[in-house]
Amino acid sequence: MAPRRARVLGEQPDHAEALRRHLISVTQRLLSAHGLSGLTTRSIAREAQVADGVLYNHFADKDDLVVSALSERLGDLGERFAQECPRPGAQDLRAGLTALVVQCRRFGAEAFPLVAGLLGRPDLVHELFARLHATDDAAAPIIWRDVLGFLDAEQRLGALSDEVQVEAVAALIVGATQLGALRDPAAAAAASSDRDEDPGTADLVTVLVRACHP
Amino acid sequence: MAPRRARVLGEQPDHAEALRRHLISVTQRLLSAHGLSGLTTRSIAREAQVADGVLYNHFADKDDLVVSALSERLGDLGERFAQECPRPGAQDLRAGLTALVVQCRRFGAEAFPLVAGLLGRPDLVHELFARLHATDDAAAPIIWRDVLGFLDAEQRLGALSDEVQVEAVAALIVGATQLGALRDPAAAAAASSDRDEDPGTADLVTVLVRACHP
Amino acid sequence: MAPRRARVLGEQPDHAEALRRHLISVTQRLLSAHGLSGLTTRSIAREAQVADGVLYNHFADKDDLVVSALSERLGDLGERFAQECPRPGAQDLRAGLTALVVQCRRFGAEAFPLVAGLLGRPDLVHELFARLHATDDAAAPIIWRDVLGFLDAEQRLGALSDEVQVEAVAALIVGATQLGALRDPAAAAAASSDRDEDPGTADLVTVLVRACHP
Amino acid sequence: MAPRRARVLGEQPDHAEALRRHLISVTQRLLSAHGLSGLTTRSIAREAQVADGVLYNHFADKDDLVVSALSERLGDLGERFAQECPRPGAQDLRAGLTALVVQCRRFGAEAFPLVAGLLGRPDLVHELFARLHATDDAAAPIIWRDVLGFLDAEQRLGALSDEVQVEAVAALIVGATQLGALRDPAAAAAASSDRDEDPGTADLVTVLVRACHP
DNA sequence: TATGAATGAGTCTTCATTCAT
DNA sequence: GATGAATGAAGACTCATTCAT
Repeated sequence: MAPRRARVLGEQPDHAEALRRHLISVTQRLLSAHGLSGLTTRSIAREAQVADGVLYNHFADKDDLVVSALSERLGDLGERFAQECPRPGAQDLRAGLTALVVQCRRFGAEAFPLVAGLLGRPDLVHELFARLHATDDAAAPIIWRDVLGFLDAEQRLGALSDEVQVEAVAALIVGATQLGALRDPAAAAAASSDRDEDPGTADLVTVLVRACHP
Repeated sequence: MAPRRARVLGEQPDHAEALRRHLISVTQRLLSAHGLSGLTTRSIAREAQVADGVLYNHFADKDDLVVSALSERLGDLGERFAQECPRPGAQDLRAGLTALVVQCRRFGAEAFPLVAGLLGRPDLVHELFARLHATDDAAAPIIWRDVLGFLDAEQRLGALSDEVQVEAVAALIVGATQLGALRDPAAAAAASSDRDEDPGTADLVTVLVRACHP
Repeated sequence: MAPRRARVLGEQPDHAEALRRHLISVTQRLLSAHGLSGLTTRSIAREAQVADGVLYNHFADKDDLVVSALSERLGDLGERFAQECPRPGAQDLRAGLTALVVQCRRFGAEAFPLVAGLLGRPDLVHELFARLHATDDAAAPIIWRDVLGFLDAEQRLGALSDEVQVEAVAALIVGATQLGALRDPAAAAAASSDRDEDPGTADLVTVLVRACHP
Repeated sequence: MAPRRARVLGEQPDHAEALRRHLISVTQRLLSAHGLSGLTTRSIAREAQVADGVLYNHFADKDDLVVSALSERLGDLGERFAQECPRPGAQDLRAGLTALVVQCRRFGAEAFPLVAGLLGRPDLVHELFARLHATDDAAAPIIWRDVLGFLDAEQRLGALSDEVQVEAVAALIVGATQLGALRDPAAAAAASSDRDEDPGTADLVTVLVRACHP
């Protein structure tokens, strides 16, 4: 006799994995919609059209599910960031930095709503970081690595002055864009989705170019 | 003739205000230690060595206490920031920016752990901002105003190039320092408390000077 | 495949409904025993030999449970009243009125202890009435409708003088019997349960007959 | 050194008794305005402009104050009822019964809001009755005695048929009027305050006259 | 005796987790 | 494995009562 299967997901191969993904996906949706404080196991189950208890067949507990959902989503966002990151040498410095800033803002706009609620739970933050680094063997967190990589390559190509530390430039770029997302997620989302350059981005890039130009 | 007094606080003038401060102080401590989610009215009462109900003799609500604690602390930190902010024209650009970055880091190191937990509660964030702006009539948030003021003055004095937007520079400075505090409060605290310039700060300033030099 | 079941109720079909009834029954008992003010969610749970939280699996609220308990019980009592009400024309006036008074007393003896405690909570009274009228489409409250109906029919049959307003007679009958229940539930219960006519009832009927005789 | 005196009441002889009366009066007001469930010791103290604790210098506890307030008020209402009760033989039967019904309605309109909330507290009801009967040595409750007295005298005067039991007539009058007050306090108040006879009262009296006429 | 803050048991309610079916 | 009702430990908050002043 085959094990029972959740009704929402029809018959499919690897039902267990499918249900796991389904729960994660629902959790991501609810998390970005109502935040961590509004997330209950019941709301997840109801939204997933699944019994209250299923969660515990696939995750150790609610925290495990939450961290799994976040780490997967952040992983995806990080991956997309890496892909859409400008290629070193493919454009002049201003164009490259502009693309970088736009991508950073986009990432922030999508990632911050998810993570915001977590900041009140130091234990979960810790666990989340551990997971992200476990999957990825790099010591540096998401994005950071790519930004550093880009800047470093540009410096080697001579587009960036040797007098600047790429870590410092990265800190400025990431800091300004992520904090912008925190302070006003809507504006960040708008700025990163528009094709047209928004003025804030342009001003930021102007300063950065001055700083980095050889 | 006078009402009873809480045992923790011995005899002192203005007992009521003293207890209010005591509760606020305890709340600040617990908040930065265990986050907002770990903060219960009972834990506050126990830590304050006071009965469960006292809280409601001095605050409308648990939320009211939390916001009061945060707004008071942030107000103090903001005030200190304003005082210790470098004076425009009193030193060369590098020294001024260095002092600015150091103070920003210090502020971040102390403020972020407190505020972090609030990000999951938009209503409290809103209330907190309202209170901060009620005391202070400026529209701009704490720090931001001072940083902008400093940069603007330096630009008028000719120490900053007219080609850069001070808002963009401010965004870079504040972003890098605050996000640094979020990511590694310990390092930020160390960097800002050490008399000796820490390397991270120096590198950051180097980049900023290049960007701003006329 | 099927969820757990409360221990108090053994195995039975439609466990959910059974537990709901169990809670309602316990609430009715406690309500008439100790009044509304003595009714706590804990006392209900303990008396029902059930966990504190179950209540909220079957009712929105404590108030919801209370109103459900009362409306169900009153509905039942009203139905029984309607059935045992004397039929117009089936007996002479004295016999009819006697039966009416006896039934009214019986109803009062059972209903008043339950409803009494609610009088301090106008909101619950309102909700209770709404529920009773939702089930029943009549605008008039329980009993009243049946008493009026009986008197009206008797008047049409000529057993009641055309000079009396049936509403006034109904007010006298219902008032005297219900207030009697309020003042002395035990006596009312005794009077209505005895087969033998009790003197109070007989005297009441004598007066009513004099008033109504054509 | 003279004992401390509450500020609200200036210096007056028998300060203690004055304060006691003040508290009772405030309690009566709040009770009829917001019911027993909305009555807290704090609200009484605030309304009385007196410290939270004074209550316990004059009453055993909150229940004692409530029962004292109610028993005094009911005593007053009963006294007024007795005074405004029609005098036997001073008018014809219809006029006398009309006056009686009007007064009963008035009493109900004023008394019921006060007592309503108490019905959920059997213990307080019991205590209240005990106090009313302690002051008054009659076994019969307020009003009842007067109604019975009036009817009995009228019967002796030959205005009431000897065939009716005055107790039964009293039960009908009191029942109909008090239950009316319970069901619709506003209407009862209106009916009793208007000089003009309201139709409900007239119909009621018509029936009663038919019943009692010799 | 008045004051009114302190007390803390008790209230309703939520919700992560378990477990019999 | 899926179900979803049962569980019960918290949680925030209220309020009658006490008591040092």
